[in-house]
Amino acid sequence: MLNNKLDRTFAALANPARRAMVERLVAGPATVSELARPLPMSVPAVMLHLKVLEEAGMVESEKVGRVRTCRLDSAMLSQAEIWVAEQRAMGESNLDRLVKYLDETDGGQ
Amino acid sequence: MLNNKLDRTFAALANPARRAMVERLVAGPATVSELARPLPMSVPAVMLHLKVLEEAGMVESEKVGRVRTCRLDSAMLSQAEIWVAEQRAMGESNLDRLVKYLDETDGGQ
DNA sequence: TTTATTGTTAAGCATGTACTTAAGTATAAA
DNA sequence: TTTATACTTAAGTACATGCTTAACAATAAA
Repeated sequence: MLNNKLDRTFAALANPARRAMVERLVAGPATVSELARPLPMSVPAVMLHLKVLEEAGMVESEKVGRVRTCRLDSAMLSQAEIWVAEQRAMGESNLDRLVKYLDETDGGQ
Repeated sequence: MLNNKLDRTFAALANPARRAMVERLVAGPATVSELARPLPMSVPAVMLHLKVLEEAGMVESEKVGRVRTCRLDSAMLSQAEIWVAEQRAMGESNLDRLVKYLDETDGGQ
């Protein structure tokens, strides 16, 4: 499982701790401890979440001295957004056509 | 885990079989066998994926006779789209500000 | 009324996820 | 040079996910 890039991206977003980390990182880079501080879990647990985000290509990090600084890469976020937007748009336009058809043919009355 | 609605939505989308089912359903309703036919797995496995999509509120289904017909509900897809779009937009505007700042201050040169 | 179709349930198995605590390493501050 | 900080690794636990096959139920077609 999780071969596909979209698999990894959506799986990464399917967790509230990881979404919180993304929500923090959209405001700018942060260290591991800054990411961990608001989260109700240990630092090693945050490291695992960070690894998931990095493997999904959504976050990059670099260690300088003893501090690892993480920053968002929004490219995969864009890919996910495009996929969802396309499906939603097609689903809704299909529904619109159905509603219009029912209106025109007095369907269901 | 998976308390949050977004958790379930993103988790549902994190699987290629389930995304394929959604991609089929945006074109209109389909039966369980129609959803299963193109997928490289057994019908019981497809039923499990269908259950995940239903529990995420993305698909509704109704059984008439021996046939269960499934249709997409795009509301949760919209919720997911909004979250992703917001984060991506904020991430990019933040990056834009950084680039602009570096340009103006001759940063990094 | 036999038979085929459509779906459902149950049991089992392998792997992945989401943490924990404990014990390290490397760096920087006192 | 001792000590605190920031992260990392390892080991272990509990539960969830993604399938499988086999057996079954309900309905429709022959």
